[in-house]
Amino acid sequence: MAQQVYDLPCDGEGTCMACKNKPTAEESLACKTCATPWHVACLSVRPNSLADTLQWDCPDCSLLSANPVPASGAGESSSSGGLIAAICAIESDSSLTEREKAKRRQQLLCKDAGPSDHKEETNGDDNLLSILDGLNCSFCMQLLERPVSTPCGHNFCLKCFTKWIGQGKRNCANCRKEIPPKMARLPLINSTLVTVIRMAKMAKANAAVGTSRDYPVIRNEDRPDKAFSTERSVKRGNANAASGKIFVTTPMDHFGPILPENDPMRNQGVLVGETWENRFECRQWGVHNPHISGIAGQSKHGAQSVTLSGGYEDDEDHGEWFLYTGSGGRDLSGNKRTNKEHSFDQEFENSNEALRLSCRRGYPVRVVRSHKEKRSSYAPEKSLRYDGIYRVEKCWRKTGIKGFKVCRYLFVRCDNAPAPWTSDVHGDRPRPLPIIEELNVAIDITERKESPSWDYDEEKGCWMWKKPPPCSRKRANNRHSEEGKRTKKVKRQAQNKSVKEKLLKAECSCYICKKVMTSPLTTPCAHNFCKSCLEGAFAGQSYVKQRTCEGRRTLRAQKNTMKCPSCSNDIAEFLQNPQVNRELMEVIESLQREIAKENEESKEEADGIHEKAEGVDVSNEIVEEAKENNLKGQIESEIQQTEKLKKTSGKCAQNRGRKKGSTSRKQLDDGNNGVDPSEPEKAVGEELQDPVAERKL
DNA sequence: GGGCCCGCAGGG
DNA sequence: CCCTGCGGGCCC
Repeated sequence: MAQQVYDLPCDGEGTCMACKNKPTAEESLACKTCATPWHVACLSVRPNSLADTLQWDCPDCSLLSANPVPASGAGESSSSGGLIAAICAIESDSSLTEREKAKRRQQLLCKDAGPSDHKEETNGDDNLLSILDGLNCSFCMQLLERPVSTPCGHNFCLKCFTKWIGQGKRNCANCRKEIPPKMARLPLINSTLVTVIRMAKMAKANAAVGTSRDYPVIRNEDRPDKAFSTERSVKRGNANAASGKIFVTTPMDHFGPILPENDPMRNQGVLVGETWENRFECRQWGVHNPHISGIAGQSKHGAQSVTLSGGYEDDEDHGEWFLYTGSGGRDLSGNKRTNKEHSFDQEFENSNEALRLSCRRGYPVRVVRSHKEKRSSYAPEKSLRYDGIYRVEKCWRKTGIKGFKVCRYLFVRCDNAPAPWTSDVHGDRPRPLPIIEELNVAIDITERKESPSWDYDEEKGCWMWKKPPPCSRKRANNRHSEEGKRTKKVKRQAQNKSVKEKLLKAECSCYICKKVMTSPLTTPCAHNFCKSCLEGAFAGQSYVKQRTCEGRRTLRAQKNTMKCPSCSNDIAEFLQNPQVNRELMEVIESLQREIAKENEESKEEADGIHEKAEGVDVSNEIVEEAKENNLKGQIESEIQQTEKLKKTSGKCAQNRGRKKGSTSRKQLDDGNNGVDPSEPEKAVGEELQDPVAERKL
């Protein structure tokens, strides 16, 4: 975050925490504000004069009062002028991205208010931001990282705390209260605190985003012309990109050629032989929508297009006709999106069923060939190429090369324009179907019974719709359309809210009363309870009923014990003088306020949408949507991270929704219960190389 | 060139 | 909300 190196003071014994030496009285300097001794030699900025020495504010205290921009001592007008100048400086810094600029602006504004100043409630997030500032570790002055909480209610980074203990200290660095030996031996991460810090961070990032216009932009017209990396994408470029603008006006489930009337940009439609660099571009011209999947379609509606990319070795390309293989049947565990290996049978379901429906109805199917298809003479040398309209004449299942059943489709070309590889000047004429040998061993053969929707008109001498094309189930240009997104927006809002609420409820609830904690106590075993609940649970009782093991519902009476209701650790000593974890309390409270505020806002917004006429006040909405979408991404990734931390087995499959032990055919087939033995444990291991932390989480 | 990774977008 | 997917970048 900050490049600034933080200085370290002397500890309770007078030893410099930076150099580990014990400075003499002359070598140390006391802060005029907090009276903490500091080793002069280890200070990054030392006082210049004796006068300075007497009026010296330690780095911690001066950090709070003196901010480099704007000049703090200046009058109000010049202060705001300085602020404007500082913002201008940030704006004009070309080395910064929009997001970084937003971050800087946010930092600037937060700092400007200062901790002791009364903050105006101009922005509800201010409160949250200052709370986050209050969650700094007393040692390193940074936001708590892997926080551990002392029974006296103070929080430190695990690293700093361990360092402190390693120096032989056995008292709290904040209040000098004794640290229980058990905690000194094995400090446990306060996972509730981890969660609230994350949530507060999310809100903070959200606030920063609100000041800038950055991706992901929701509406189609706001998307860039090329695929773009979103902020949450770690990899730049097109590896994990989001789609660029859709240039055509056809709905996503449009059948048949892309006509000039659907091409407002060029007014020519998509012509046979047009090429694109990648799948995103192909998608942007409405030819083949999904950016990975080979088949575009819906099982109840039909398939609109396919791509031949050599992904399935059973494919067989003869140009004017080809045999296509359905999707699925492959093991995608271990976070894969594709896989050459077949490991179970394909069925006529989902997109395979969609393609079968297109076969039955005789719908026109757009075909794209990719340079990735190496075994076909008809594939382009590079890029992707639109090869025109085909019809699926038959489909069936057969045993594929790898021994598993695959869905098969006979595609025959039926386009009015000549194929890119032919010297013909005219398009296709109806032709007899090729003889397919494998049909002799095929099962589940489907042939079209009804007359095809797309057929050759002898009179007109061209291919055309003989029956009206299927009604689109999507609106025209629903991909990223404003209309579609508006409803989605409301939905998303509700989702975000419930995610936050759920998180707070799930992570910050008292084990005893099941409600979000008020005045939380953190036990030495790092569990959190309402003060009243925990004290009440043991008040005047000679024995206590409690769950013996988390996850089991058995209640067992245990005599004369004061054990943590969550983990059964002895907390008798802790209960003698339990201290509220104030920092935790404050964050929880501000998060609750935040959620309440959002509830109110979304209520207003929902009312507003009802009343609002089309297209009014869109500008504000763009920002709102960008903001929300961003938050959603953050929440998702945060939740994923939380999940990762919680389940050490979460791995990267989390994102894929593949969980250990969930049954699927592929897993049964390869007999290793779906666990890829080569799958690295990395994500969690790196994050928490500390065995202690890992144990806890 | 193969393996690995993972955000996106859509279907259901 | 979960699941799927004939991508694309990067590393070896």
